[in-house]
Amino acid sequence: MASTEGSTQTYKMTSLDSDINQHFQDAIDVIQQHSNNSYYDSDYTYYEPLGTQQTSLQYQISCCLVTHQSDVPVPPYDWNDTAQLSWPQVMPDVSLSHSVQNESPRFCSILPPQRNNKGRKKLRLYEYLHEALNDPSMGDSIQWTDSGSGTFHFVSKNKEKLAECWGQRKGNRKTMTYQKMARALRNYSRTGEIMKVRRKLTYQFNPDILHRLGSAQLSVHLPCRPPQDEVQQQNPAEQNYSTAADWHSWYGHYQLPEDYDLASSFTSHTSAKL
DNA sequence: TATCGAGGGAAGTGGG
DNA sequence: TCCCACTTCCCTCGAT
Repeated sequence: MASTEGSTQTYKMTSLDSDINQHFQDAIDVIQQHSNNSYYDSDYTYYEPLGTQQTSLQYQISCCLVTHQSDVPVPPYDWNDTAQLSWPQVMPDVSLSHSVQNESPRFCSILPPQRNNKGRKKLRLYEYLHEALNDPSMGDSIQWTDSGSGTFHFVSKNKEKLAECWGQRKGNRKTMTYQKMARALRNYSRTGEIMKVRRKLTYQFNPDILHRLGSAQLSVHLPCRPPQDEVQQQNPAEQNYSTAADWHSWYGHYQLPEDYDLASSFTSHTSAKL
């Protein structure tokens, strides 16, 4: 995000209108993220055993407690059971000893891995990114550019931290970097799950994927009975994920050269798969 | 010239 | 054993 990349960085006033809009959107994002944080800090009340610790600490630890470790045996998960189980019961207690967790525990997701309809439980990268995008505490590393169209961007300053957390989440041998994570994202271009937008650090979810992830997230949140604030903070477009029409309309904002008709290629690709 | 981000080939890894 | 979904390494290219 441009506004966090240091005041020394300057932008030419001759840039495209879309760039101006982008910077303006970035500023709004930051404001929204900060306002969201206040809610999240105060509402993670299911960690009462932490007792007298600071609220912010409670939140940081809470993120780690619910972080899934793929090497920890987890019984088949039924989201319907969450009405009876607290989060600490649902998720295994894991060590906080890892260096990345110590350094930036808030980068660990609050969502457990989800199974797709094939029964696999491995977390996909795009699922993780969607989690991160909807986690206010990660707003300084990844943000929605336009949540309705599924466009998001990495924050240049903190993109490596997000990548590190992804690598830790996967239990990789080596430290994940943005470069390596971006390589995986580029592979999504072949499958159409995520496409690169011709903007720095910006990508876009396939509308179908976005819809599926949105639905999955709703099912995750429902047992937790999110307060009305959380529902209201959602952009209406986020609750009614875009279709191909919106996909086109979003790309209409970009004055892309004819050799980059992503909207057409993407929608034709997805329709061909369906 | 250096740095950064992007794009992609190719081989390797680990889980299902 | 095979496939999938990355992961890792490396190289090139364009923009700044």
